[in-house]
Amino acid sequence: MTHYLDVILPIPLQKAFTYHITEAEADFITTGIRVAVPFGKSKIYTALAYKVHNKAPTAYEPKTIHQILDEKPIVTEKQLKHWEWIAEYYMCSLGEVLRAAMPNAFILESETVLSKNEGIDIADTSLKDDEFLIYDALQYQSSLKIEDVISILDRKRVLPVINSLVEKGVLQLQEELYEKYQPKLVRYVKLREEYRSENQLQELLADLNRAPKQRDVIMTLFAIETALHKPIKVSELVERSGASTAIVKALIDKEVLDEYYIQTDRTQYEGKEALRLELSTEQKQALKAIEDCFLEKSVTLLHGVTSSGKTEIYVKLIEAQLALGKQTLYLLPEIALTTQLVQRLQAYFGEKVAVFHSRYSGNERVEVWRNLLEKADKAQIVIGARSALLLPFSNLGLIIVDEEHEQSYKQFDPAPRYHARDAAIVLANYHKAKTLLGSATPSLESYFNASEGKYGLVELNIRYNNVLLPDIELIDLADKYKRKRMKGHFSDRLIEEMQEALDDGFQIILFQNRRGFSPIVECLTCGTSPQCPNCDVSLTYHQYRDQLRCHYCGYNTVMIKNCQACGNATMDTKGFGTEQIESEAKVLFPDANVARMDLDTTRGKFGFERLISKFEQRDIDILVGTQMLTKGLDFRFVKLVGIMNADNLLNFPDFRAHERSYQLMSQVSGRAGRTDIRGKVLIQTYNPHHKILQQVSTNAYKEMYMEQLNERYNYRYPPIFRLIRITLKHKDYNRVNMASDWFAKSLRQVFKTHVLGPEFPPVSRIRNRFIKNILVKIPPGQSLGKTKEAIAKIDSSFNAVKDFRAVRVIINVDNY
DNA sequence: AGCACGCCGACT
DNA sequence: GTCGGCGTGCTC
Repeated sequence: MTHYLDVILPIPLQKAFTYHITEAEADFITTGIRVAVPFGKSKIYTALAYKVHNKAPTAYEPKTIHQILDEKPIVTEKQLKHWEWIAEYYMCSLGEVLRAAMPNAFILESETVLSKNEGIDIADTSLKDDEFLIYDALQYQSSLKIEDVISILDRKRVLPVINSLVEKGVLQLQEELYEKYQPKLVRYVKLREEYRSENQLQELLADLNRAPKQRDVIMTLFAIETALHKPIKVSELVERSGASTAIVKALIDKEVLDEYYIQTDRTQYEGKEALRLELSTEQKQALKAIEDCFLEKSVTLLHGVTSSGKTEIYVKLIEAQLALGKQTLYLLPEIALTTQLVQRLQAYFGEKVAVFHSRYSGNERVEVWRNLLEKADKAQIVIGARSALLLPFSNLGLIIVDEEHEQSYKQFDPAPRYHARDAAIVLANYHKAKTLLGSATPSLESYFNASEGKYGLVELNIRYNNVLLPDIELIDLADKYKRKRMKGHFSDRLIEEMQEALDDGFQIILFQNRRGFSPIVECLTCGTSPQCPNCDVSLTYHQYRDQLRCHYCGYNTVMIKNCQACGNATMDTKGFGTEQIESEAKVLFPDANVARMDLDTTRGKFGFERLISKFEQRDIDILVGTQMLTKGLDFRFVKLVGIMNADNLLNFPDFRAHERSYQLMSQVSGRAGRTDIRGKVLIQTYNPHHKILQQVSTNAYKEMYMEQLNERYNYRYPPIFRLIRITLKHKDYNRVNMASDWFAKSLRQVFKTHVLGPEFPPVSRIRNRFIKNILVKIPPGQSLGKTKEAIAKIDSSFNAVKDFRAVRVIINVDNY
């Protein structure tokens, strides 16, 4: 019988690819094993074995696989099932999910390598100059990569030359596979066998009398060995004996010591003793309520005000899972921003906690993956950002989605455009596990599901230790400006409160929801503001480098002095951002340490951590920042929070602007007063009577919820209606228009009035490509599956039109 | 997504 | 004339 293998390739193609395999391979290969397969003209790709079968493809002759890469599956059945769900629900290919899920280091790539054909006498053949250069290079190097050839010849088009050389028989091509995962090896040493007995050791020590440092090293080694009975790292030996590595090396060279290597994990936790914790009465009640909810519902929403001690409840729930021998996945919106929480969990659970996030290197991710696969003790608790959802869990008992309202749970740019909270619930169901959603300001969808009885709901309204919620005061900017009570962007009230907080030795957080010094630069003479040449946006002024930058494509130039339209030197900076607040604060409070936290100052792997620890250690008195400040940071000495301008949040053109504003402001406010002193929050606004601001100041979540839900109902938005957004991109303006009109028209034939657009988004051109959006609204009761089927059908007829094919179509399910 | 192939402007 | 630009089509 002939055997075939369907594989998943990490590419955005819907099709399955089938290869021919031998009987023996068919016996060996199971779903979830990696195989290397030839793909396209010459490349070798890493694919995942999907299905072994006997159905011969009809339209083509399948190729044979190149190599089997694993002994056992590296992807579990449930994991794959979950990936399939994601691909189907979010309308992308399984290959795209695979690519998002797999650590890069798992995906081997082939590289073309050229080597010399032995026994060829080039006297027979006539080589051109270029050809000779390569031939000559191969006299010194046994092999060359394409990249090397490019640099030898100093041009890009090298294939014709190489092909000609192959034809002439001078060289041959091979595809080489590279394993990208590099295990981390730690160097150990041990005493050679022959010095192991007492006598020989004495003799050795006597010999080394004239080399006292080497003698010390041996003595130390001996001491560690007898005391600890464990392998001895070179680094440890060096440290304990006070010798240098050179001395250890000398002993190895003398063949007194043997060196050897042991593979270790990069992510090691140097354990402290596990902490115990006591829950408050309220926390105990909440915990009990959650457990009760889980008896009948698989999802529970924990709505607990900021600082109510949700983390301790999570810890108790995780403990219970550990006792059952089950795994827990703890999802966070942005893991890199929450080192504090990771540390706390590690303090409770030691090395049972594995961390997984996008700032990890490929190697580190492979290690977490492998630990999970081997069901290692280390990986009982995984704490990670959304991509941790795609890991090979085998025995999940609980998924915690912390700060479930955070929009960063939704992936936007490359497919799969999945929402981690929603995908988590599905994953939990596959494992018959429970999902706990936690937030101080739940998303409307989740609260809606809880109110409808789909989820359990547990409320925790009291802060831990009965700390009072902060006192929130609204400041009318219009009035303050009119009465000249403003200094720059600071009202007199804000300055007073800041002074008081500083005098009492407390810290202050100032929130400004905009990056850069001032978003817009405008000419006072003609009103023109410099635009990005690639995108439909004004450039933003950044003071620290005196630059104009585009936030969409990264374009930047030096700040221009003269207007490009009228030539006058009357360029003025308008609006304000974190940089300007920072510099104004420095002027107002010259004795205070002012720092700024935004994308610019937290760049680099540890930029964020550095700033946080400086703030924790109270080296910073006033911290000015953007959204980042809201991410669950627990600063104990913050008494005052100032929201510089609430209006640019409220006026954001999005159906969730109000919900988001409420969440953001409540979260920022929650940073104030986490110990026994009551915190203070000042919100500066031109609309102090705005409902959302009133609700924020009175902590009226439910009122906000009811009101917003009503609006969603009236305007047909989620959670009542569902949304699918279709985005079309192309660099030709007219073509996007035609294509999107066609698409929308086709959609309207099926969905009638539930199609909005096509419309240009606020930023209608990014990286030189025009963008148009179409929105499909799905009323309650309409089948989501059928809707997607119809959209997919329209998409495929769209791609059949020659003129439209070049237009990129992006389908985003639940684009919120 | 890559990556080849194929057809047009800017230089050795 | 060639080199490299990018538009188009295919990958088992």
